[in-house]
Amino acid sequence: MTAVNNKFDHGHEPWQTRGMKQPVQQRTLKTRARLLAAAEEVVQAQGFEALRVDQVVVRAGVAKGTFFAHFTDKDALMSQLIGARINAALDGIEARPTPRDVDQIVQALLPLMALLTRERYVFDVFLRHSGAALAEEIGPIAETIGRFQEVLERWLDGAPVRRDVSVAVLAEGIQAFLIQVIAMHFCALHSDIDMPTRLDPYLRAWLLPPA
Amino acid sequence: MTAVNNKFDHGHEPWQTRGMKQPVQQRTLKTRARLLAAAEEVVQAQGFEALRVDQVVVRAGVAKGTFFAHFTDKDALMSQLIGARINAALDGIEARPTPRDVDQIVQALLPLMALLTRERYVFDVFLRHSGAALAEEIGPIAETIGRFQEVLERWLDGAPVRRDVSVAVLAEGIQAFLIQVIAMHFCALHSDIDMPTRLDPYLRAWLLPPA
DNA sequence: GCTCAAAAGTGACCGCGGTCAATAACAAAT
DNA sequence: ATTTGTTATTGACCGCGGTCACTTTTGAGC
Repeated sequence: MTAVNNKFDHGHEPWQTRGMKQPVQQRTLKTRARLLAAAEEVVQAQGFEALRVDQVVVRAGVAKGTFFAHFTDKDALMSQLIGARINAALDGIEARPTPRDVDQIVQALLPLMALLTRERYVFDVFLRHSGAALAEEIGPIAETIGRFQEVLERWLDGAPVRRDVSVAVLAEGIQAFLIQVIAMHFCALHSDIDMPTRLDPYLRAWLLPPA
Repeated sequence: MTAVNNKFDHGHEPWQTRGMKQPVQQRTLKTRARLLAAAEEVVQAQGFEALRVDQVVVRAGVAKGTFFAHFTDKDALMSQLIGARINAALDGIEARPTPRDVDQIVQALLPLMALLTRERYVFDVFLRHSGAALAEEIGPIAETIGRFQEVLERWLDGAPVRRDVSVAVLAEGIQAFLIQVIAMHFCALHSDIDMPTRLDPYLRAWLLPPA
């Protein structure tokens, strides 16, 4: 289980490099699939925070050590699961018409906010992995952030926003405000206002030139 | 150790409420001081990330249970220690002349950035507590954020920045960008550029009206 | 089929954060 | 000095993430 180390496996390599050494055994794929399915079941039943590796392992019918042969640590599993959900959310977002103004942008971001707001733990994992954890490896969550950036840039390209700043910077700013607003949502003092309402003025001030 | 539960003790109550029930014993203060001193020593020697509760406890000469009678969990201790450092940094920042433009603001923020950049772990703890952890209790770190907000607002009041947005929102935006930039610093892909250089364009775009 | 080296899987074990029933230290009242 | 109710301290214990020396399985070459 070194050739398939998840450090470089983000979940969809056909792995046709059978020339070198030994190929991947089907067993491996099965086991990993079982682990992921088991994890998904647990999350479905009890949420992300309550997930225990032991539980996943027993549901998958493997030993504990096997788990850590497939995922460097529990966070790597979480990154997979949460990354998948973020990707699903982005799919949904991209399937809808391109937002054309600030209001529509805020509306379009709702699914993402809902996802990251559901559990504090999810948001924590997201933050921890948003900066690509440690050098070299880019995890699933970090990938979704790259994708998110691209989506935002595409939106901004065809939207009536300020042009004195590059689209890339504008998009990064949106991400910064999004995170800020979500963090505030978890703050005891500010959890009364709903997030879209809070996000709106930031994006308006950030994207639109002052009158 | 319920009346002095750290949930409500941020480190500097004289606790003159001796009328109700039982007063605080001097023993308590001594023990807490010893724990904090021991923790500080450990951090000094090995950094925040490497700190182990057992080590702190043995250095302080108390039992493990005592630690958790004084701090709800390890993070609470961290919040104290890191909060103290942030406050020290803010003291230094406030002691210097008020920055008058974006460049000076970025410069003034350097100590804070240095603090939060030194250890990834510190930044993680900061993020975790910046939203006041859980309802009701406001921890030391959350307090420093409030203070930081005030400092920023004071700066912006007398600075040549856009006025179409409230000073409060502008200040919160600065915080959002600061966090964004620090997060990027820990990202494998973007760690080559230094932070002031990166922060500058954001703040410029955020604070100054487009030409 | 048989061989054999590499890959996959196992589970006892460890480190560390956190708990709690029991105990000791304290201070006020008698 | 003794009792009494409260507060502070203790340390054995637990849960859970993670490790690793060892066993089992696999499949390419014979």
